[in-house]
Amino acid sequence: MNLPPLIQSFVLHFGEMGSRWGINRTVGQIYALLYASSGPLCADDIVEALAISRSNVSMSLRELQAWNLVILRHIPGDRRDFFTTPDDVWQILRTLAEERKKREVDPTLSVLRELLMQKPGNEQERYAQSRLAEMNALIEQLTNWYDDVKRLDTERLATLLSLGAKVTKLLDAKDRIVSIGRKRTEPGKP
Amino acid sequence: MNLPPLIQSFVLHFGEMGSRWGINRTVGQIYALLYASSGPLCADDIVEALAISRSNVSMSLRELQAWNLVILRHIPGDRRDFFTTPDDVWQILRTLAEERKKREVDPTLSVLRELLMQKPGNEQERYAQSRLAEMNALIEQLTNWYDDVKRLDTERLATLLSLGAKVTKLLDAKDRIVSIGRKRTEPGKP
DNA sequence: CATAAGTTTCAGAAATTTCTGAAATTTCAG
DNA sequence: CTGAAATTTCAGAAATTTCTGAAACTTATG
Repeated sequence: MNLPPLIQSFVLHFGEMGSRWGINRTVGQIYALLYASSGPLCADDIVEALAISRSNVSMSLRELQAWNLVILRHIPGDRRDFFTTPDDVWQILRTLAEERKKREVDPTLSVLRELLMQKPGNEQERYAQSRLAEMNALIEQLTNWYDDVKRLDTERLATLLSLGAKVTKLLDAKDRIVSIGRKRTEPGKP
Repeated sequence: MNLPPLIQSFVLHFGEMGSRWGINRTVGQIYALLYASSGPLCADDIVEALAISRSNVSMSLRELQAWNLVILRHIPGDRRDFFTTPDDVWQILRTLAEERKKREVDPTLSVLRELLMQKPGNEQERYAQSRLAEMNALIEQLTNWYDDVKRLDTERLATLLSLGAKVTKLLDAKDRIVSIGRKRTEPGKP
C-alpha cells in the first residue's frame, strides 16, 4: 500500500471498523479510498493503492454497488469503469440509513409481524407474544418516524438536528397556547 | 433445541440476524431467549434450551454483559447466576444506541479529529482532509443531536417520534410569528 | 470476425471467528 | 480447611468468511 500517510491512516481505520459495521475490511478500505479521493478511480487504481487482488476489488466494488454507496462513472474514450462516492455527505447518510434499515430492521419487522399473527399454544407462548408485540410497536414507531423525517429536505433536517431536544420547548409552548385557548372558552378546566 | 415453536422461530431469527448486527449467532439467540422468557434463566437453562455448550453460554453471557443488555439476578438460597433483559423496551433501545455509538461511531470520530489536526503534506492530502472535515462535521451534528435527545424522558421522546416531520410545521409557525413580529417593528423587511 | 482490453466468476487457499471439552478457578456450606 | 457446586478460561477443532489466481466471459474496435 503506497498512499500518503494521512489517507493511509483513514483507509486502514475504515478497514478495521468494517467488521463492526457489518462490511468486511476490503470493502471498508475501498470505500474510504474512494471517499477521500478527488476524482473517480478504476479497479486497477484500487489494486495498486491497497495492494489486494484484482478479483477482490471486483467483488468488493460489487458489494458497494449493492449498497448504493458508490457511483459508476465512465470517462469518454476509456472503456474502464470508474468509481466515486457521492459528493454530498447528507446523501451518503440517507443511503446508509436506508440500506441499513433494509438489511438490519425490515427482516425482523417482518418476522415479528408473522409471529404475532400466530395463535399462542400455551402460557409461555402467550407471554413471549406480548414481548414481541412490545418490540414490534417500538420498531414501528421508530421506522414511522424515520420514514417521515427522511422526506425532509436537507436544510430542514439540519435545522431539526441543530435544535435537538429544544424542539420539546416548542411543543411545551404550543401546549400552553392551546391550554390558554381552552381556558378562554372553557374557564376552569386545566 | 426444545422450545415452543413461536419462541424457537424468534430465537433462530435473532441468531441469523446476529451477524448483520455485529454480534454472533449464539449471542443473538441467547438474547432473544432471555427477552421472550417471563422469568430469569440460569446458564444451564440456556444450555438446555439452545443445545449449545456450557462454555459457549458463559462467553456469550459475558459479551451480553459487556453490552449492558442483560441483568444479573440472584435468587435467594441459590448460588447460580440468573439473567434477564430489562422489561422496558425503551430502556433497551437507549442501551443499544449508547453501546453502538461507543463501538461504531466514537472510534471513528476520534480518528477523524486526530487526522484533521495533521498538516497536509500535499494537495492530495489537503483534499482528503477537506473530505474528512465534512464527514466529521456531519457525525458531530448527529452525535450532538443524539446526546441532547437521549436526555429526554421517555414520554417526551415518544411524543417527538410520533410527531415525526410535523415538528417542522411548528418551526414554520414559529418563523411566521417571529417574522410578523419583525414586520411590526421593521416594516418593509422580509 | 479476430483480438485485445477489461470484468466477472469460482474453486480452493488462507485467515478469522466461533464453539467445544477439559482443566483451572472461584465460591460458599459444612 | 475441605469439598462440592458453579463459573471461567483456554487450546485447539470446526465452521465461516475472506481472498486469490486462473479461467471464463463480455464488449468495443480494427
